[in-house]
Amino acid sequence: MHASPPINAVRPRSLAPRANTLVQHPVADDSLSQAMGLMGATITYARNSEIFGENEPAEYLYKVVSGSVRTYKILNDGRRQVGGFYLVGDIFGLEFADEHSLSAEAITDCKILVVKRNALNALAGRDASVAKQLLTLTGCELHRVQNRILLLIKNAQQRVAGFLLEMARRDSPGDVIELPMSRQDIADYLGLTVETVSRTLTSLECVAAIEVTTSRRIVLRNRSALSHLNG
Amino acid sequence: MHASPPINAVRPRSLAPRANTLVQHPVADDSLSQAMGLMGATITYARNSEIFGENEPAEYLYKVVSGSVRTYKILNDGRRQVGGFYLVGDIFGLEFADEHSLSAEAITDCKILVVKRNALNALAGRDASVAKQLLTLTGCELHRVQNRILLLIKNAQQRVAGFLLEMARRDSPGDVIELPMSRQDIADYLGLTVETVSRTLTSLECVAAIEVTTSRRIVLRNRSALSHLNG
DNA sequence: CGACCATTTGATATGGATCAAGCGATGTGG
DNA sequence: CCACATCGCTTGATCCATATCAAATGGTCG
Repeated sequence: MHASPPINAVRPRSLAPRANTLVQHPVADDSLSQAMGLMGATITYARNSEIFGENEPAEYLYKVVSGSVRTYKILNDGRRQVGGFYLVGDIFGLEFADEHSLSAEAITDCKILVVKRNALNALAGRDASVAKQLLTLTGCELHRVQNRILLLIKNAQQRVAGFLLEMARRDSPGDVIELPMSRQDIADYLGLTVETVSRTLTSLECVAAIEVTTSRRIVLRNRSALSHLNG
Repeated sequence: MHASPPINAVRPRSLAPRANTLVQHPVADDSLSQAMGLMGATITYARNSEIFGENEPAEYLYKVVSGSVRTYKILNDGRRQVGGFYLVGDIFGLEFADEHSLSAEAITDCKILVVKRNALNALAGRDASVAKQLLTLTGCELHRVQNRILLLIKNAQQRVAGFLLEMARRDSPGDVIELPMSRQDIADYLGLTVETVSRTLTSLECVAAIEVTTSRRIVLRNRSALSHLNG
């Protein structure tokens, strides 16, 4: 992965959203989410369709209602860096410049709640609790990114173990993880190659730390071993 | 760097700040900085002394008046990850949890403006422009961290080139960079070893991209070559 | 001047990338 | 409904960038 030649060809961009229907606001829990629900609209995106592109004006804030999303950036050498995965309930598209610094795509078919940033900022001006939540949200994002850095300086086993633990924490109450994303997505997220991710999973299975039921379903068999590997 | 055994011994912690004298506020330019200047006090830290430690309550926000600062985290395996370098004018110690997630140390003797977070938050509640600046600041920090991630997935030459360009941008008007930090600091920032950093600098010099006048002073001879290497 | 620490340089080892092939699942057209 | 094409995943063999180990050099401070 340290070499210059293009590795991951840019995938066939945006297969024209299958049916991006507009639907009216669902419900939410906290005041920010509530506000978003009231102010926004839900849009349906088909698998692999683009939600927004790098360098597009960042006019909206997004919340995953169903399905999952990846953000990414294509590097000069053609490689792709996945910025993050967003699952049900997660908010993405937070930007502080006027333009998006990453692109976002639907990993699976999904419904996304979309809110005008303007409207939200206006609300934040009036409602201190919303403003505070925005700041908190940003803080969380910062934390997430800082943790990514810690992941990226570890070895392959530690990265994969860390990834699995993170997904387990966010996604599933039990020990079964349903991965919406492909091995390539994971590889591009962790700064590894597909082959390495695959091999690492196999080796974790050999050590009885996990069980790869199907390629998209992984069962944690030994969290403490994983945590330990995670460093 | 992928191995488990401890590599960088934790350096002799906090040689008892030489003389942490308290002085009254210097001047600043924008409203946030002004506010900080009015509300805070300047503290002097000796080289290598600790400014705050991981897991300490994050009660203050800090601004570099003179000198330079590194934030870092010691990993379980004993390695050190440097989170960032802060030069004159930079603000650090932004946290969203109640505790610091990183430690901070003076790289050189330095003067730091210290402000109670409480006081600042209170002010932000009253003054919208201060609140906005705080959010902007956080946004910048987020950007910085995201760029770090992009750095970390590149090869050694690209990382070092990127680091030099960043330092040149932040630190110096011309092409001469005065590095306050050691090779070890740089290595721990870039996720490389000292040896690799040193070798890479030598190779950049061989290619006539830079000139290493003294170990702490580097002259950029060919920015475009560096930018190109940077990927 | 001498001790110590930072930096550089050299030799070797190794983890993950790369190249290549095989396998399993999924979907499509006949 | 099956044969085939395609795509995603796994496995194997080899290579290379960077880590690791070791030693020499240089710079700084008592």
